Amino acid sequence: MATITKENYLKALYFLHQKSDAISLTDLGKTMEVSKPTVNDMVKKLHDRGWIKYEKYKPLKLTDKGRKAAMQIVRKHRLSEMFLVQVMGFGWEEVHDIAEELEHIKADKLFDRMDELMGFPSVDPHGSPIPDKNGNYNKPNYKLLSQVPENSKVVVRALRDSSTEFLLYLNKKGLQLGTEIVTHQIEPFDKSITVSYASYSETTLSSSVSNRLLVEVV
Amino acid sequence: MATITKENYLKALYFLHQKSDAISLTDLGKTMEVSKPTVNDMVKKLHDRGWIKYEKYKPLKLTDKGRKAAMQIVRKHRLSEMFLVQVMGFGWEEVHDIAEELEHIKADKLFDRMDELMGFPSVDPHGSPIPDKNGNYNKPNYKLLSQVPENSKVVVRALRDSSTEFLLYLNKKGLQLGTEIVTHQIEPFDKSITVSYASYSETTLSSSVSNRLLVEVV
DNA sequence: TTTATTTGTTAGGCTAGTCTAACTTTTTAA
DNA sequence: TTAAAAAGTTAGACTAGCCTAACAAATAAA
Repeated sequence: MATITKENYLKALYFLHQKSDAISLTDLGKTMEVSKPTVNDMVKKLHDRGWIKYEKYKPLKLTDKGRKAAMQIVRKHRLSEMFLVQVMGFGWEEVHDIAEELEHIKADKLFDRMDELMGFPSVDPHGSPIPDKNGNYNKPNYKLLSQVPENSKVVVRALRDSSTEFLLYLNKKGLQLGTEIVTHQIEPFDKSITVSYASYSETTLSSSVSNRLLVEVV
Repeated sequence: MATITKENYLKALYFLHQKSDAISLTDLGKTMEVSKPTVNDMVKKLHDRGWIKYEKYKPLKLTDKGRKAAMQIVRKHRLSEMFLVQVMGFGWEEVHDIAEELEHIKADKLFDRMDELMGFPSVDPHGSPIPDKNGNYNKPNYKLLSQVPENSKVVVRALRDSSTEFLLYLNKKGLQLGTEIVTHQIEPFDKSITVSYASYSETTLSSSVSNRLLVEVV
């Protein structure tokens, strides 16, 4: 398999692919925080190994092989996060950095065991799907809370942002996966939304928050 | 801290120190499976960082700082092994290679949590002591089974060899940590020993086995 | 005590992953 | 439609970790 560095490039490529079909060297360089010559060099190596399609001056694409390799890393990352939360008792805001290290462990047994021990979970602690060993997962069709009409009843299912800062904000507001929310008014001026959930009635969430919450309408 | 490679050199130096006070470049090279120029180069770097004492043509010694750094890696390794066995249900013969990867994870939280979750164990699954966060551990004074007189009663406390092959042999013979053994005759010719334990009465262990079992006389 | 063997060192080279400086190609916008 | 900006490339250099070939120092053995 790949070195840790190459695994990180593959992962970055996978996430960039979710936004656009064709990836620029510059974008990859920014995500990886390396210079353009560095990314240029690396891209040639990834191409040589069949993980990406690359031609001079053309945008990049992950090959099928590359996508599969990337999914294995995402799988290891998300299984690790779930294990850290469910089995080891970490908070959902603590696990990203640890999983960032665990995802590069080669011993597949470790992850298969985590998976088994947790009963083959389908999502990580932030609601992101955990790919199976073939890199497949079902992509649920959630809406952003900001897209839901007034007076709807929804359940929080996933987060579009899993940064520590956002997670700590959600902790403070008592919001977690599974929380049932009723939407009231949307303020036209700043698109903030008044909602009720759990012990919070008539509390206001900014659009920056409602844009980061993925919900299922019930 | 150190790179994974440097951590592995430190660990090797720590184990070599248990055999002799002064380590030769050649020995370190053999353990690390690298050429003499490679180890020579590396030794200069480890010296520059204050982990070892090194002078041209003189044998190597770990400094106090180096020993402490090495102990942290040993700690991570042994905590990992214990966690894999006790929490994740792996067999004691499966955990070495996984722990070999886990020991390089920087996130100290992970190991502190393992430690806490297991109730601060003092030994790993093979009976080797787990150092605390300062690198201290108590070195129990066990005997080799081969050194115990005939007709003694002993308990298996640790292994001097934790290779998969030896562990699989012990599995097959129903021997584990805590097994109470009564010694009968020692055969003068090949130093093999007849013993009884659990459901095995009058079974013979070769000297190569009795030389690998650390026991406490009761 | 001198020779042979082992141990350690130097010199020079390779890959992976990174950089800066300078240049070329492509895209965008005036 | 051409000039400015952005994107991509090349050349050359650096560190970490490894190598082989050749040589020097220390140790062991005759």
